[in-house]
Amino acid sequence: MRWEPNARGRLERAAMELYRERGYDHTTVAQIAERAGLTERTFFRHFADKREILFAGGAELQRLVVAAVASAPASASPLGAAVAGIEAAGTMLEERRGRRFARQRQRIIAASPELRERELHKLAAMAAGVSEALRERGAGEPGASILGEVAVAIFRIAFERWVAESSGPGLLELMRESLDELQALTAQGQPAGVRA
Amino acid sequence: MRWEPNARGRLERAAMELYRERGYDHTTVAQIAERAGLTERTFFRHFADKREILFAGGAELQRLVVAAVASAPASASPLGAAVAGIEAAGTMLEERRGRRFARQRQRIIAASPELRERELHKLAAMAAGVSEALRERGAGEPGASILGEVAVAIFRIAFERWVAESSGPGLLELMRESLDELQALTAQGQPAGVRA
DNA sequence: CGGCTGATGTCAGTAACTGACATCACAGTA
DNA sequence: TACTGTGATGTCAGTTACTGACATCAGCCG
Repeated sequence: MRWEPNARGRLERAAMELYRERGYDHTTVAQIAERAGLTERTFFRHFADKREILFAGGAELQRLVVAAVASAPASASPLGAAVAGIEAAGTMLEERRGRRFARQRQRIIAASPELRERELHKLAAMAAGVSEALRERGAGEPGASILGEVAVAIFRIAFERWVAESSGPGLLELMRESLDELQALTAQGQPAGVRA
Repeated sequence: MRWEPNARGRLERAAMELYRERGYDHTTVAQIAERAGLTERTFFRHFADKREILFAGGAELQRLVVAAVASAPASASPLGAAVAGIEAAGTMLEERRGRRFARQRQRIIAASPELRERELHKLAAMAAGVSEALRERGAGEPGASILGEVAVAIFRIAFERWVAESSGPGLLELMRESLDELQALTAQGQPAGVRA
């Protein structure tokens, strides 16, 4: 199979299958490569490490989010622009591969600390991207950093609720719900004894 | 040195030294063990992996934060309780080891993707702890999850600014600043075209 | 003195990753 | 058609993080 096309895709597919069949840590890179009809060395030419193969689409998602933040209407507030970014991500996740795929993938990730760490890293990169895009829209510090983190936190929580069940409200809906909750909970005028 | 006391402490010290001298990835576990007068195997009895030795104090910090959230006055709002948690963490970091130590440590972590991932994992655990503590105070979902994430995001950003320079405003001050910024930026009544 | 316990050492093994170099399919190009 | 360069792949040897099984040693308790 050395010269069959789409080696990278074959590796991704083989990895997903094996991770589902025997779990991430009971799968070796050699096994993935073998199922894809390739060698271990070739695996590492396509993916930096054993984790990365599950996050291949991350860069594209990030570009999408950053582009959405950058192209939000000039009249939009910083929060509005940040939300536009994660809404773009949400839309893509719902349409491109669907909830079913997201669930399987998330089950694999949740089962392995290594993979959870890598996922956090990807989300942190996304937050940094949103923050940077906000800065280019003129937002100052620490506001831009905060909104990047907050937007991604909302995305993350909505996503977790979304994949937790196979039906129910859509990702976008859950994100709006979380956003409303955030605004309610951070509104000024808390009871006495809280702030200075 | 086999029976010298405080093997764990010696390992921690040796690791910090070596990571600073030659960098994290040019340091082997065998070298750390050797400098501490122990063997590689013993290293792994004290620390789960090569990264963990830099995060040994993490569990204690987390307990402190969770305890502070839980013991916030009953009159405090959820946001107030979450903030009390990270303020406790900030106070400890400022007093216990100081900004100097935090800077050195952060420089090491920033230089290695592996270590950054591990740090994100620790912060995520802290967020989960805050969220859980808020739930036990009666907060609902998704509010508790959101506030846990948001509080830790504020902590993180303030911490980054704090270690970025060797003098300037204190951690607590930076946290309050970030919190104010968050409240200003998420306040309702954005300009038209932002929310539905 | 002797046995128990916990911390450490020793050894062998697995698997992730890397660098150096060889090989093969294919595309141009003379 | 033969030649050549290029990019993807294979092969091989090596390093290092980590693990399991078993041996050893210091100190404590009876």
